[in-house]
Amino acid sequence: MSSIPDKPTLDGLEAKWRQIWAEQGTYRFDRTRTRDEVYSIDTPPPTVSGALHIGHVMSYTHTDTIARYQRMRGYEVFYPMGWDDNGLNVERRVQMMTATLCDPSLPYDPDFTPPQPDEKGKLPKDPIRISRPNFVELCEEVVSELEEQYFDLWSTVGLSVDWDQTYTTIGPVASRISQRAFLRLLDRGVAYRSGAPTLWDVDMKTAVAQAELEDREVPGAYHKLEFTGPDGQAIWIDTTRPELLPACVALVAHPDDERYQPLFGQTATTPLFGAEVPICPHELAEPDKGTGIAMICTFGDTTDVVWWRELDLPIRPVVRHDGRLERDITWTGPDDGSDPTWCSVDPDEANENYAELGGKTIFTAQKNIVELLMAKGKMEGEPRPISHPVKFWENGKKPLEIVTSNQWFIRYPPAEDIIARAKGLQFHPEYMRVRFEDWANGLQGDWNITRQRFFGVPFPIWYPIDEHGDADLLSPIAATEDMLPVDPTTMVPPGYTEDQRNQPGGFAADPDVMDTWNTSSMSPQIASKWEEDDDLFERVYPMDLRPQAHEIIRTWLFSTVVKAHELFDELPFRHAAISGFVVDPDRKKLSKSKDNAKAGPVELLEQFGADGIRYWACGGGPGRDVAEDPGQMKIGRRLAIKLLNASKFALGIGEPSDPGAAVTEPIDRAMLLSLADLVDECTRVFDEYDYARALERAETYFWSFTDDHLELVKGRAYGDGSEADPAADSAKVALRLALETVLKLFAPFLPFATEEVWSWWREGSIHHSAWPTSEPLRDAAGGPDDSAALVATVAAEVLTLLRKAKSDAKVSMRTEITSATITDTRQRLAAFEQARADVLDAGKVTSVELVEGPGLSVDATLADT
RNA sequence: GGGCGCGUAGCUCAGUUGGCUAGAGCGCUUCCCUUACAAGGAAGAUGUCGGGGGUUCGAGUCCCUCCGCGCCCACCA
Repeated sequence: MSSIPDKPTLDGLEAKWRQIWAEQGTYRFDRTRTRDEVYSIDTPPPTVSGALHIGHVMSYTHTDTIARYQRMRGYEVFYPMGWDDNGLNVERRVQMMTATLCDPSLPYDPDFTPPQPDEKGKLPKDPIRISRPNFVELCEEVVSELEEQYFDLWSTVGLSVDWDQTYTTIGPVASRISQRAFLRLLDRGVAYRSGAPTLWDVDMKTAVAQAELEDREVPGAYHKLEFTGPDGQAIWIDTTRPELLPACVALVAHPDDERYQPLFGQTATTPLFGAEVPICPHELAEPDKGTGIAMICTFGDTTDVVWWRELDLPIRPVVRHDGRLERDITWTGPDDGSDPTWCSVDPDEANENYAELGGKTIFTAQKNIVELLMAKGKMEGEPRPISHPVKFWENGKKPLEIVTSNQWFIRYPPAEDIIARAKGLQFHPEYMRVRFEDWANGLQGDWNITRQRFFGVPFPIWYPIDEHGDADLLSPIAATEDMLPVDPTTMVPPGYTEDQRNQPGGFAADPDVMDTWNTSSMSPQIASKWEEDDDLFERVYPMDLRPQAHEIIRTWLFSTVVKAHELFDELPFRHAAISGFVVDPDRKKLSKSKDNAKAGPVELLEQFGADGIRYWACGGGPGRDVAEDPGQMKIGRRLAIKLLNASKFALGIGEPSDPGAAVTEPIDRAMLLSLADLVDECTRVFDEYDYARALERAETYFWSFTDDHLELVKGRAYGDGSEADPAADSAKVALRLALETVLKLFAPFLPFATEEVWSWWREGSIHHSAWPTSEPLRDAAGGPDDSAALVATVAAEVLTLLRKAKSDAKVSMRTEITSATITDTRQRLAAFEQARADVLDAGKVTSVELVEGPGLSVDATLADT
């Protein structure tokens, strides 16, 4: 307990209290507590690949208010932090920062040091190729530096995280848990390996999952190609992907389309390549699109995949994993029968044409094939430019291609099962549930969890190599659980020795790593240390709260629910609190690429203080977008300062002469009674995760508390100098009780200012004090009393009019009012009588006359100044 | 194409099951250095509650419809 400062200030409070909280372990999780006494939070592990932005600060603050509220409600809060240092974003950052490139074929170099910047601070232009273990070492270095920065920012913001519980998504614990889950699912056939059409980013050369797709509107062009029908007639096909013509395996039109009905069951011949392809009916073909008949290629888009599967078509793969067209394709005549895949009615012409395409990029191939088509008169007119949506990997630069590839998948349960499971999950706000259900209902195929990358959790898998030296990808050798965590590139499968690696009759490591979401979907289990620390797990799992952004409902939330559904047959948490985005004043989402984030969080925290920023952040209720608004931050800062000053004043008046004095004055009682109502409402809305409303209500109360109540009672509270002064004691007792209550209501939002004030007159941390209840307030006020409320209302209204008289006369508020005539109804005048002394004192009124009338009016005579 | 959310003062937003003359803060205007606070205080002005219908004694609130913005989902040759 310290004394009340003369000049309270917010400056330095963050540094002061974060240090004291750390020293005293204020937010340390007490693991002697049992599950029913614990409130556990599945914190989103931020990706450690750049800088935190103000959007992070906003959403993590929301969670922190919930954590602080639950802590004050008496729960032991399990609030860990995780770092998502796993995955592509980190790889990219490391490539950029160190000018290196991972080449898994290289051996580990123990003496490797990364390239250093020259005098101008520039790194070499051409990246240095390094081994996977070297690359992973670099990743770990970069990541730990960033984690330090993140920790610093979160501490300044005042997150009440227990930093002893911090985890990472690539550390040994997370790797073990992720691999253990994978092995269990593999054992049950839920995880499986399969060759299938795969969404593929040709830049990063990795598979991506459906959840990571996004549409982008890009320019394209329709090309009208001439196919030859069964009777030699022309069939015109509109396509935006003419370069995929060699991969054409069929034509398709709508079954009801009379123009093409006669052709169904017959074949057409492709231009340039002379491949005979069937003409098929399918409902997905749209008669009014293009010419109404489309070519199916393996694979131009996801519709092609559906057609290919449902029409049971052959596959002609032409796009390689590097985004170039396959080089080694030889078309053969119909009679040699050597390879029915590349069968042409005119193999010589087909091969001659294909020579212009093989090995070329998609872009060049398209240019070349258009030239060929035009030269042969197989294209009508020029390409017609259009703008159309194309699927991209959300982090990618080039459109996705679909290639066939062997990948690990997790079999999704039926959508209705997932949706039924999620019925037990409470969404805040509830309308966010629809995004979850839309996604479940729109799933196509299973979850591809394989990424052809380096910095991630590896698959604990090897493949046997036969006597010819070929790996058998469909007979994986799984690690046993006691071996975990496993890196198959350095560890040896059971029953083999290291010298059999990559040898005929030996084994080969699975070269890939798991999708980031496959590991972060285990975050509740990682944070609670599933089968790593059974004692902890029992105390915190399943969790109470999953806070997260709405943009990752389809990835993180969905995959976490699916994993827990499969592995534990239950929900991993009970509540999902969904936060919105920070948007700039034009309502555009803040993003690094657009560079519309005005100032970084560090600058804003410096300028407005953590409490100011937190106030702004909590203005946005669950799910709502919030505009980056320095004005609101400034208001938050003022509120925090006001709290310090009002507290200083209320406490500075001193303690009641009789500590057991009763609250007797109607104004004091009314103040406590309305505060009791406020407490009930704040508690109710907080229980519904509506922190924003709790703050808004508390703030509204606080303004009238300082503007009216404090002004009205301060004269009386100072006392008349006599030793026993029940009227002064009434004010003091009520003020102290109200102050304690208001501080607690603000504590989740303004942890620094409230803790500071608390330290002036109370022991311990306010953040471990009990959340207020309304009964003690009502008891202190002597029970409910509507007439007291009227006294307070009339007093405030009269005071406002007295002030107005001075304001209109443009004189100081200190100016004396020599006489005032107050007109009002009989009932309200009676109420006024009970606050008469307070009002006259606050308004500096010497004499007053009361006149009965229809409504309130005040006529004041001012002293000469 | 389907769905969700939003639209209230110049700005950011409250407005709970329909109920007095629609609120707060910022900004603005006028004033006040007052012994909690000038990083402050007092008072004031500012609204066809997106448009149009309807239900009702009564609609910002409920229903229909239209407009605008944002987002999610969708098999987008």
